[in-house]
Amino acid sequence: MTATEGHIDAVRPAPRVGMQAVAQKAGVSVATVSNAINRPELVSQALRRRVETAISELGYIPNAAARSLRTGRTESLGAVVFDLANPFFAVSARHMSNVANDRGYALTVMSTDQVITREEASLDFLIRHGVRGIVVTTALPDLSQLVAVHDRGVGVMLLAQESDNPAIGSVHVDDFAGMRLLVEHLIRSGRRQFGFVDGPGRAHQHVARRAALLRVLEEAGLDPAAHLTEVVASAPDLDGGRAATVELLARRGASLDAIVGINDYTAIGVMLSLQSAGLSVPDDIAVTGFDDIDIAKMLAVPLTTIRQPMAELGSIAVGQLIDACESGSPMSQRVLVPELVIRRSTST
Amino acid sequence: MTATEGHIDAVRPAPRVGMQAVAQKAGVSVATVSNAINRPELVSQALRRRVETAISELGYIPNAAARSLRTGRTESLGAVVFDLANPFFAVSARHMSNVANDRGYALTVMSTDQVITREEASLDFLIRHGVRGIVVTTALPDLSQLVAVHDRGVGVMLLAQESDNPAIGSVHVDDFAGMRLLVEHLIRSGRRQFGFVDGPGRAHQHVARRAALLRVLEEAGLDPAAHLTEVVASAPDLDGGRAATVELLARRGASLDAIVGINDYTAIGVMLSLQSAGLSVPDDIAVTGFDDIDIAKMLAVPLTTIRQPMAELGSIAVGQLIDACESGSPMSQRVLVPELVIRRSTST
DNA sequence: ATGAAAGCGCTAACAG
DNA sequence: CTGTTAGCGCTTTCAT
Repeated sequence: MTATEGHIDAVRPAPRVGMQAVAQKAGVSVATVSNAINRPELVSQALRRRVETAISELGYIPNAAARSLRTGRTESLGAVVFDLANPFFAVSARHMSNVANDRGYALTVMSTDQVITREEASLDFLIRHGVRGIVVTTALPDLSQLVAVHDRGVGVMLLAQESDNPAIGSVHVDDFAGMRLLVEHLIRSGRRQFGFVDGPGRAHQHVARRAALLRVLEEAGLDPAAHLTEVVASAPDLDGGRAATVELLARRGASLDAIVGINDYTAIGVMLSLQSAGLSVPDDIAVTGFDDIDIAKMLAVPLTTIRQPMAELGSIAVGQLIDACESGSPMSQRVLVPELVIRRSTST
Repeated sequence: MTATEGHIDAVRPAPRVGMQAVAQKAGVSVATVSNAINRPELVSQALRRRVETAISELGYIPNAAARSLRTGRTESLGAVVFDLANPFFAVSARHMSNVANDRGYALTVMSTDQVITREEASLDFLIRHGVRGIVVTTALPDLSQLVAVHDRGVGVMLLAQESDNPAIGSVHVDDFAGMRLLVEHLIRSGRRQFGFVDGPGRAHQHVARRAALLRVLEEAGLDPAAHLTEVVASAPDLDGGRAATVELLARRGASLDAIVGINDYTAIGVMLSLQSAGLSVPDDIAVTGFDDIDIAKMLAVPLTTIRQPMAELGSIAVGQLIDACESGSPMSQRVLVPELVIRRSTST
């Protein structure tokens, strides 16, 4: 073994087979190989076969970087979400990547935990990597930075959030309407003292849900000042919900008869905390979530929530993004109708 | 508006700011700009500042494709897993992407549902996209195809599976030992009639878990022919577990006193199915899972399982992969010790 | 310490 | 139909 060989097991650049090699082997020019691959209709049957044979014999795989450099486009997309570990995003991402891959695109998913600087860094990272478009659930207060991304020629599609800018596409369920259904249901069930566990930051869907909560309380003649206690979770997840509930109980104790979670994941944390505190759901306190993640129905106390079609949201987001990028047409805005799912966590 | 303008909202290639433009603005050559970015120590303080200023004023973002083409390397990785919607993989992926991104790499995650052809297509796709390395949980019967990937100069690291080939790295929990803990616990609790919901295919971790189950039964003098009923789930997830349980009950009815799920996700499906059938867990039937996904502890009946440190597995996998790819050293094999987590689903 | 210049592998005119 | 050729934007010797 010579000094330059190293371990056979090590990862070492392999002798690359380029288009040149294929051309040589097939006895044609590189241009013909390129055409055979990308515009087969321009190449005669015979040569096309020769080229295909050479390609498979050599195990040739085109170099995406070279192609991108030349064409100025890539076949890759990015997704920037709050937290891939949250089932809502996990399921969405699962479908986003399926659609992307089916259409020949790679998808890079990044989690921000709603930290603005991380979101900015993620967008930057993706642009640097040359993505054609990005699906994002943003924590940014407004869309100006995303518009700037769009202006760089990178498509932007909001996931689970509304867009107020025609340059930015979106697909989401009507959060306001969804929360309205939830709160009306609670009030109808006789609940009067509300706790609300909000998500951190100013994420659009969180803002919309909170607004709906306030609105419905007012419409019902329940002054928020007297009937609503709000807490902001450190993160819209299990631990965030758990900690927020501790605070809620410390502030209002058993006077609460309903806790509205910003989403299911958080609401599950709320229920765990309630359970630890010896409170019963729904007898002492009703709990609601938002999303209808698959475990919502399998909890000790199944959770009342608003269903969001995660698979569909993901598929539509990426589908629209690719369509718009490829056709050069504007992004579409798509609003889905929320569906109330009543389970035991709010029964009377 | 001229014909070529189109909608202002459409996604259209923007005028790219290249290194050329930066060089011009800073009054230096492109070589200096490149050096200022990649090898700042070679550039004088003064010029470096000028370049940095020009970069931020122009909003310059380097073109990764050009860099890759030139250097022959990319900063991207792939991950091929069974199902990103499964919390085990979702959490692992969350940490894989975090580590990858922190080190400057993009990570493309693909789900195969354990379908061999889709796994092959995924590997091919990733290689075509020029990934430097791939983290994979494979459904392939042996590692030969993965070794072929390694031989192309692409690093391969197994996630949650053992590698028997030095060219392929791995990080996983000892599945055999884990299942041994679980089954010994069940037997100790007095369970004698076992149902087993296996995953489809020949995934290494599934094979190892099943082998351990058989082994422990034999060691306990419980002939599998008489004490074990096996069913293969269509997929190792909720629905797979649910359907498999229906079959199990149809075959053995109430004679079973324990059902071993191939993983938590599947076991939760098992419990749902049992509940629908009016059977009580753990009174009538004990249920176990594998993974300790976060919801295992919050179920109506908390689930006894083996803890797999998903965050750690993901972080280690990508960390090792990048280390090996960058240093050219061989991949490492890392085995983690399983930990039994006893909860109510198996109490006596 | 800085710049000039040669490509990396591929695609897209264009010429034949 | 097929081949020749000119770069895409960047890194990296090699001179200066």
